[in-house]
Amino acid sequence: MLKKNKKLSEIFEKIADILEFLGDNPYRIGSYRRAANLISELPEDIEELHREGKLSRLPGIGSSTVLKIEEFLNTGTVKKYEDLRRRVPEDLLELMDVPGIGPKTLRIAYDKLGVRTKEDFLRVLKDGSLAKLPGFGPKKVENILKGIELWQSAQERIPLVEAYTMAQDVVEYMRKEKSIKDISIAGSLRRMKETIGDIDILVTADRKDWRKIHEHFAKYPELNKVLAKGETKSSIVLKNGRQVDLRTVEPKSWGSALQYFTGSKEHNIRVRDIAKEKGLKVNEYGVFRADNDEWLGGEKEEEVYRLVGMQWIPPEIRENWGEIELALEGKLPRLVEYDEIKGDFHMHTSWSDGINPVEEVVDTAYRMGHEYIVIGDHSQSARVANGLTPERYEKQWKLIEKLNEIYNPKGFYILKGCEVDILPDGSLDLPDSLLEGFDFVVASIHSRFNQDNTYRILKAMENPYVNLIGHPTGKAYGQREGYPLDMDKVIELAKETGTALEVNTFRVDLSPENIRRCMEAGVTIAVVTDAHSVAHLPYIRIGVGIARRGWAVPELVLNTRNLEGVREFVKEKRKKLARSQ
DNA sequence: GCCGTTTTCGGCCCGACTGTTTTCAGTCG
Repeated sequence: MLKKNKKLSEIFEKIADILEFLGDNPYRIGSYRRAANLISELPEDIEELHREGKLSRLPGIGSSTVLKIEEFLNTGTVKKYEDLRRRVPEDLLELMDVPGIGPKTLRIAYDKLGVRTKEDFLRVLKDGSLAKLPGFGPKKVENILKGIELWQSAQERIPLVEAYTMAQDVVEYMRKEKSIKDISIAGSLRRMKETIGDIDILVTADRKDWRKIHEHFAKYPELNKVLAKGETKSSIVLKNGRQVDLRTVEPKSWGSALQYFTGSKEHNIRVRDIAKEKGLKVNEYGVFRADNDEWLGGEKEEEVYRLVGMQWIPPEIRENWGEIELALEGKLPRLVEYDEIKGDFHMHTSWSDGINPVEEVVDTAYRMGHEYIVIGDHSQSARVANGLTPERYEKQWKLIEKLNEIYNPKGFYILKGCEVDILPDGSLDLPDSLLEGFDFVVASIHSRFNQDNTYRILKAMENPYVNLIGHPTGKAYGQREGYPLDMDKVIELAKETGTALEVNTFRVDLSPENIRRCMEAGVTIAVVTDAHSVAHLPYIRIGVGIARRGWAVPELVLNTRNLEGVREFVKEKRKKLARSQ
């Protein structure tokens, strides 16, 4: 999927690295990096965009970059990159990703000490020769060594769910310091990006308390080491190797700081650009008049956006991917809200591979305030997951009916559901006669992850009883890439048949890019936890964040419907497909 | 390299921390 985008993005990134090493114009370097970033985040195939002649319309892509993209599509590489890489030690340049090592450091080691490889560099670090150079010293060398250690341990980014949990623990700990007036998660975690580099926490307090707050932060129980500790900024590394940054600002700057530290970088650059055009200056302390530095506001995030002349933009879509233009016109779509979610459509119990009995799952979901849930245990062919036979499902139905007698009077409904396997030929693991008896059916692929599975999903969607396709692309973070899939066809048929596509919280599948395509096509999505433990149920919130990142609007999120609305969704498909058969 | 209801040339977001400095360069976000 989108392999060419990835390859091309890497080439541009490497060109930027090499130019930086060579000391080229920093703005040209920035252009390459922006192009690389943009291309890697594109939801469409770069080749497709080229065919449609839409390349030059992308922000930051000019004529020179278009030529290089064309060259790449024709020849598989870019001559400028091939020429450049011959002039530099590419292996060594990989070290630019290490915190504390930049292009200048590598260049000095290259020029003065003849360093050509990573091993060379490690050697001059350890034998003291780097420390002897002007501008260097023992501390710097020590920091770089620490950076290398960190780089190696945290090569992988943190999955969203994990980062969210870690951040909440830190926030909870920080709240014990009573001088803190307000605290918030910022950075890519607040934007609900699928993976997080490090965790950013922002607090506000009176200036006199700042030192105390940073002292408190540096004593976090899970701490491994303190990287930096100041009055406004501190960084620590946790025992699990993850970095947490803390920033303090004064209450009057809370909004502008939150805006600033939430990013994304591209979004902020654009906002500042627009501010500048209007004679304003935006930084983390507030919005100012550019000519005389008069402070105009910044206590609330909304105020920052208003002063720059736009609607407040939800953090999840701050990527400079069209949101700013819409906000300037006041035409941002209303995204689904976290508290609009009325239920969860996919979870497992101890009847298959979940760890909690139905009763506990039901009770937890009820106490969370859901209006309904779908119990969706695996079907028989999922043998390792203790999948249910038709007979066992019918037994489970009886239990669910009993539980409904208890919970319905309290306004809570348990729907009989299943996660039925889509078999290799695209047929389902359970007969239609049984499927008809479920309130809600999730169908998923659990086998043959290497082949193109488009036909299997299409065939499953044509079944009138299938309401939701589980983890549609088969992606599982850190475990599997996902099978080849023709997403256009899937989206088209989902729309036609009235089948929803799943946004799976833990797998981040669908991705925000694909969610956005669903929204454009008018396809309904359903946010689910796919919980295998009651502890997973509250993470529905993360799933909503992922949906918001995909610009999901409430009308196309099944979870915003009440029970009647969900039943209507099921009924409509059954009626529609019965008619067309 | 990109971009333009001031500009096709001359700008390009901006501040904090660290270490090695005695006024600043490098790195980061």
